Amino acid sequence: MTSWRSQVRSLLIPPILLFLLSEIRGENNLADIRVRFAPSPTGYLHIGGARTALFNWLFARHNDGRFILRIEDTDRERLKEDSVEQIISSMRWLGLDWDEGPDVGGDYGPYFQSQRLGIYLKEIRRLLDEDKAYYCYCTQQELEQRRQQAVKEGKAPRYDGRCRNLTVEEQQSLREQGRNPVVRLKVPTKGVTVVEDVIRGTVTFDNALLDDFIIQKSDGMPTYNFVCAVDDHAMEISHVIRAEEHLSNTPKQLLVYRALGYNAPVFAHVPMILAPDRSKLSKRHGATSVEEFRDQGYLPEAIVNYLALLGWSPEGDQEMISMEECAKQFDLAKVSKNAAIYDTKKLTWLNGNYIRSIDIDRLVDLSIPFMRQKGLLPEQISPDMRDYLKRVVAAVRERTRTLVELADACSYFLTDDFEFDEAGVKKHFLKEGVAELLEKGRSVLQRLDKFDAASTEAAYRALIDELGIKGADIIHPTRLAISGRTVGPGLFDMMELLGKEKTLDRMARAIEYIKKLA
RNA sequence: GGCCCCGUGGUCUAGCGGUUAGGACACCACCCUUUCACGGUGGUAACAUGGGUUCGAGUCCCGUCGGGGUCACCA
Repeated sequence: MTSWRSQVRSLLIPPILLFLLSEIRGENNLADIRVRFAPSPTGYLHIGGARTALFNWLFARHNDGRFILRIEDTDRERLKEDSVEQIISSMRWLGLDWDEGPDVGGDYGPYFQSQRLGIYLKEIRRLLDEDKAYYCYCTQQELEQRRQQAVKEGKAPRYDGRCRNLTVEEQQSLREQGRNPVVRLKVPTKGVTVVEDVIRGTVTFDNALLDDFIIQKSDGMPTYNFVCAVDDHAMEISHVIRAEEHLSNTPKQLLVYRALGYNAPVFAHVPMILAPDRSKLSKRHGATSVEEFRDQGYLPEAIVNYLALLGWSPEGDQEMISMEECAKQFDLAKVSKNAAIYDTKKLTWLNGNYIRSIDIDRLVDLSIPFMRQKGLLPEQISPDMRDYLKRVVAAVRERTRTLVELADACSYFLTDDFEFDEAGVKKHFLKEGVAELLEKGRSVLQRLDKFDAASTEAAYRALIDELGIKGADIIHPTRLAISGRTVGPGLFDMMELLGKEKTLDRMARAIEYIKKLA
């Protein structure tokens, strides 16, 4: 929109009026909060990116602003197939919806940088014409050589600016050698560039340490630090909220802003998320992508909750907090400065809390794919089956922390095909007289008409009294007999869920098994 | 290596000159209990370090050390 707006302006409005107009409007009207998440499609959305996206989202929602998704795909070499789709689906899954972006559109599009080339080229042309940028004919090999030389001499590997003042003739002859030039920005050699960062405060960079960096590659593609500034301006981004690794890029972008005559947005560099070994997140650290966490049975609300707590904290001692509540409370100034190491343990704890507290029907829906994966479910789920699943899930949710664990905890309710837990066999089946005990238990159960938890428990308690044994003496072996496990829901709840027939069958089977053990 | 950022228990954090340094995860113990969880109670455990400033410093300043980031025709 800025592009057409400025085009229209420059066509129709005399310069003096234009000046007044921009004064009145203010390029940086803070009343219009616009933030963006700008991933490059080189892979999955990892939790660091997700957290950056989340903070942008929270800030936008808190301020009733707009959240924009922009795809930074100017490097076609590193572009990965399906990556955009992956990122989009991960964000949607987490509930991070955007107001403008690919697939939803918006007034400031296109939202793929690869489709915005015209805008960049125009601005590069302008800088060239205004003598704020110049062509550089040095080849990559030459630059690499000089860089290595500098490093060897212990000097900073900076571009020496040798092409800054080439004459037309010199340029002509270099072109005739078949050299494709890059475009470099003329960076002031003196003074400082100051970044005002909401999170970090005032950060000062010495211009002398910067070099004339490349804004357009020899293949004609503009570079990141350039397009980023151009787009943030063109899309009227008010606040740039991104990871701290970009802090040292910021002076470069500020220089682009200055050269182009733009007003700068407000910057906020959020701390990085580090792997448990304190290094930058990568695949070798195991699950780091949102998709992997999803596949491990984590709920989106747990991940969002966890990520929000990493580097930010709500009022009071609240740990469980919804996205909406986060948005209500979110404040950039309260974002921590130090990098955080992510710890799956707390995520898992949160996830367990959510598994226990979300709506049961939703929990069933969420766990069905995980049960399917274990081959526990038929193609079609009948209403009766669904009802049964609901009761099973309700019984086991208390003691599971991920959907994978949940599906596992459901398994013996859905299949007769299970082994007896090895340690459990040693502990409960090898005891003297267990088979007989189970026989007795089985026969009192067999006489029951009603087979709900209360009835089976009453029957068992009567037997326990009669035999003068401890409840645990028969309860543990029975549990192992009907579930194959030593842990799980209350025994009588299990019986009720399984029903009389299965309970008795499994007990009979266990009795046979025990007899063979002897 | 230069530049930049950061430094409260193992981990995430609260703290914004005067606190017995609070909470959460994890860990340990006990209680509840048919198991496992949940829940409850209690516990172990931190201001990196050395100088300043101040009546008084986790909080402010400087040095040191440690960690991270960045120095590309990647983003």
